[in-house]
Amino acid sequence: MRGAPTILHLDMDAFYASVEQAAKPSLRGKPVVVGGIGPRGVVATASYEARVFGVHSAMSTAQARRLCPNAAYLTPRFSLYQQISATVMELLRELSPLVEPLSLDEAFVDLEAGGIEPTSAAARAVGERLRRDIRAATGLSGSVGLAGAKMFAKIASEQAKPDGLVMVEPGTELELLGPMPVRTIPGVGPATAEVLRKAGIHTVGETAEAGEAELVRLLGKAHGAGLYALATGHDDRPVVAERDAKSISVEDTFEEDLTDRTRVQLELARLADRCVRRLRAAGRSGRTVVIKVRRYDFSTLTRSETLRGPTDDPAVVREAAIRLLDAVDTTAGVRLLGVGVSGLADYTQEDLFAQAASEAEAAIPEPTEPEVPEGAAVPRPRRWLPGLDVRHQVHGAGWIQGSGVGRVTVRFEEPWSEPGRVRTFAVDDPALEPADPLPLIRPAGGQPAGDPSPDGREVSTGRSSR
DNA sequence: TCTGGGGTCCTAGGACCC
DNA sequence: TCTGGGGTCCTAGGACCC
Repeated sequence: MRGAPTILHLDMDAFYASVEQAAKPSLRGKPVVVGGIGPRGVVATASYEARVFGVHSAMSTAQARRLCPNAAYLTPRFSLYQQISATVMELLRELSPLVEPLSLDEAFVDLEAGGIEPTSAAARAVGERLRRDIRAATGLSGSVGLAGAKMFAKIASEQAKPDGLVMVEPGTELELLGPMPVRTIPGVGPATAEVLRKAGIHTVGETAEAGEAELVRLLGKAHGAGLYALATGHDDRPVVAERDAKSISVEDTFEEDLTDRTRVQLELARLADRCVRRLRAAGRSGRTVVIKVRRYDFSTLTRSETLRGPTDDPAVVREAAIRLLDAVDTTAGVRLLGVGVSGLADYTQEDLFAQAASEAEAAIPEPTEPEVPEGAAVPRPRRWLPGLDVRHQVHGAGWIQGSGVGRVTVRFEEPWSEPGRVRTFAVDDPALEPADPLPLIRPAGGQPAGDPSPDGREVSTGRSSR
């Protein structure tokens, strides 16, 4: 615990939903829900206007629609969120070399390591300036917590929401923490809270009073001792920058359960390839292949196999995955499949034969799996997912508001325009095409909007002011 | 029309080795 | 020849976080 509040925690407010409101003027001040759109989708982020109706993260989208039918339901645009996150993280790195991102919208910063004077006044000034800089660079608001330890900085930013700054003065931590519910402490989820509740423990203060021995008895060694330390205000965890990933995985939930064994194998092979593409993009290889199967009844199992050495060979991962699937009964229906690789190394170090084979493979051909037998003849219809960017030859930049029965509805507006109007087209209208996201802040002086897209698609230029 | 996707860390049992 | 004890690796599952 530090004597000055020099650990900063930044948490962007309703991040995905706020990005969408910044990008889509017609949605500002309105309920917005970002998440899975399909029948099995869940809410990733709800705007504050939607939260009023009881909509929150991790809720099924179907339930959200019941609670708040008039919200805009949008599919996430992760590449845009990543871009904006990178801008924000860059601002944090200007404060200190010690920045620990926790997700796209959240990070710890060690201000002391950045040479900022270790006083409450200096820390507060840095936090307020950061919030202004974030708003100027992105148009978005973030909340800041400042304290002498990570846990209190995080609790403070939570209290600061939305669009605020809260500082916990060193020495006042326990009086703040004592009356709070146990769930306030990071690491205490539903299961732990239930164990504690049965033992008559509801608040952080009661947790501390229970004593370390009792908590270890209830929760096990690591969890019990860790919880006791946090509940009594002991948190010396350092801010750690640059943590290497320990595993890489991909998974898909299917709109309808898969029962056909061949289809299950095909999907698993696709997932293995996707996983390896990400592995290679990260310049890593891995030694343990894991598959995950969630069945019709939501029961979930994993099977894993450790190879003799690390690999980034798609054929090796695919074959291991299929082999692991052999031991799993899927006849009653599969809801989700996943493939992961752990035991990551920085390079491939296989036996010479496998290494040669993997080099021969060089780049993975995009679709390594055989063509889908049936349905392959029919070209897949373009999916106009709500929220995604489009461009129309006549009407310019817009986004999908909805689609169905052969029609697609587009709202034509840009982040810096007035709310725009809606037009409807046939889904196969040749004048309408997918587009890359526009930046939230209008680029200065006739710069082309947005970066060149990674897939090499032409970036929309020549956009004139309106 | 219940329950995503990407991670981390911990526990516990068995194999295996010394 | 009636049963050790510690350490490490592997596998499976579960809690938790955003």
